[in-house]
Amino acid sequence: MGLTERKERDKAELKELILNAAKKILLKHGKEGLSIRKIATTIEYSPATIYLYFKDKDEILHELMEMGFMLMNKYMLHAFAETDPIKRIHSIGNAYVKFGLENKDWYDLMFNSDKPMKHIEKCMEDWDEGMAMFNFLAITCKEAIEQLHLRGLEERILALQLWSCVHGLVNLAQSERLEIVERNQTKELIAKTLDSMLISIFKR
Amino acid sequence: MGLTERKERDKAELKELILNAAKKILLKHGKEGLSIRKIATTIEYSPATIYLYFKDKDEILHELMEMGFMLMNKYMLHAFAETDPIKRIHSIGNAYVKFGLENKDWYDLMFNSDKPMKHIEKCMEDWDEGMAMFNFLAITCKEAIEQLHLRGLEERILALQLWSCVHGLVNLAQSERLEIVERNQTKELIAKTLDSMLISIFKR
DNA sequence: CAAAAATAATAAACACTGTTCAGTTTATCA
DNA sequence: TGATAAACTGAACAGTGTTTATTATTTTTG
Repeated sequence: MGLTERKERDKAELKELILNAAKKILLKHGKEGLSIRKIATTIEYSPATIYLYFKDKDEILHELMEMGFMLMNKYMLHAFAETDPIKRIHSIGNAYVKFGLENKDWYDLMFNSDKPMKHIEKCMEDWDEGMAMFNFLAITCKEAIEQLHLRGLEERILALQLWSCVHGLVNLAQSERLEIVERNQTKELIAKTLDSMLISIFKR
Repeated sequence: MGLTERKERDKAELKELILNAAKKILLKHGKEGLSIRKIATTIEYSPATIYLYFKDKDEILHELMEMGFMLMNKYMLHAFAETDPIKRIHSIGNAYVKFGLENKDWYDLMFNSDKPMKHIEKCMEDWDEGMAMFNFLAITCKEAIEQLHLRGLEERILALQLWSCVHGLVNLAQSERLEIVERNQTKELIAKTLDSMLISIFKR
């Protein structure tokens, strides 16, 4: 019987509707401005209905996070195609920062809130897209270490080092701390700093 | 007449009372758990009273932020005393990370919320303690560049690079992202990464 | 000292938030 | 058609920051 199927499709449709509304509100009003009630009024349902499709707000945020990683992946496509490990690391770094600067709300959700992590106990499974990206970076680091004969450098440490650098830079930029360093031209400042980071690690 | 003086002292006392209560709640329940109403019940006043002493919640958060910087300064004392610029940078880095890890709530308030920045339009004056610390780092960087004859390195770029590194590392640690890299022994991981960062910039 | 003016404090309300649950409406099936 | 199941919601609960009209207290003045 195709009835139950259609039922499930309907259910999936409303779920999609909720998520699309949530996405729209996120991009318009930011993480703080995203509320269950705003979603409800947007899709013209009662707030209680949303709880029939999602356990709680965190579950919605988590699904949004996954959408964010899909977007981030698009920024990484160029890096994925690069064969030379050092060039690939440069490419990843640039893509990461570009994504962060151009998608503040997504980045905020994906990297700046602990809620999605705590939702399910084992964040390993919960944050698998994030982990996949880190592993890709780590593999690239391993290749780079081998190519440059950098002995005494653990790839996971190097990967974490790189991640911290770009994450910190994006973070400082987003919370407007960079305007302390340089009032205007923050974009140039970011580019320069990112360059300096990569150069100091791989010395050109 | 000493009466107005006493009045002002009384006023200052209640202000102090409010801030102490706020601090206590911050340390017990974190940034999210800190509310005007909780402060009010703690000091046994009505919530409205608090608005006679502070413009809004942000003003309280901002004053707490300043308290946080005073605490951070204590962590930096050792670094302030160091004369060798490279050693001083190491010392600053270690102190920064130590402070961040041992004082999550303070750090969160000082470096992870944009609210205190937006409170007054010119964040330069608003965040003067933060700026002072950055300038101290930048001066140290200048000395280090001169000592190591690292031409082509701008001190403010280098300072920002260092700041991004430690800030990113502390941030990832606090939001429990490091457990992706290494389930246990995150402390060792942080120490190793910090070392690697400093070595890669100054090559031992 | 009493009346007036200034100060201090608050209760109550407003507009929000996430979440739950007892009901009501709607659709399905025998 | 009547019973059952699924979908949906109104209203409430316990919070949040903030404002305003009102009351209580203190100080100043005539």
